[in-house]
Amino acid sequence: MKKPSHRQYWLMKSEVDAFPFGVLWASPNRTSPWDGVRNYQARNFMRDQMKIGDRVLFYHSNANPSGIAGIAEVCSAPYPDPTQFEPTSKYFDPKSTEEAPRWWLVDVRAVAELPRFVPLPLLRQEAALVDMHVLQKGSRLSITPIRAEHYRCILALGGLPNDPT
DNA sequence: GCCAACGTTGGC
DNA sequence: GCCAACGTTGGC
Repeated sequence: MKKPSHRQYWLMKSEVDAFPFGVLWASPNRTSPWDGVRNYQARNFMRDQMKIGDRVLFYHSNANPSGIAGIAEVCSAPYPDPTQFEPTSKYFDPKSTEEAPRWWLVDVRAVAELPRFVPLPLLRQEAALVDMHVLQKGSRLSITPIRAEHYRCILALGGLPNDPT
């Protein structure tokens, strides 16, 4: 019987001016809650599919250029995003309740910075990556699953041909 | 800063 | 359930 592969791969977007990879790296335990996600599809990935140990490509959006800056990992079970309950937070959601939270998140830990930042134009150049969600026109989803072969390809582009993580 | 593409809201 | 209006995302 084939052994099930346990580790999944994800791409998670972060606006470079708000939360770049370096800020995650400098956080206590290199860990931060991935708060503020207010899209149901992205929430469902975190709440229903992510597992501790899953690998994450950390993507800088709204950057010059945008692209993949580092590797992170899922390091908690899903739990309700606390910012939805904080009236002063820009992520406050008055329709959410503690009994039935609407928004869920996981904690993410930085694993390694890529030796070479992988800019979006380089991703677009790679024939093997053409069907990646983030390369599709009009793509806005901030969390997307990544195929293992795409993950390895991107690590190689970033200077980690043998995935030491 | 522009604006195309997208997701959500709410009137009907 | 439809769909117009609106707000947001994110590349450029």
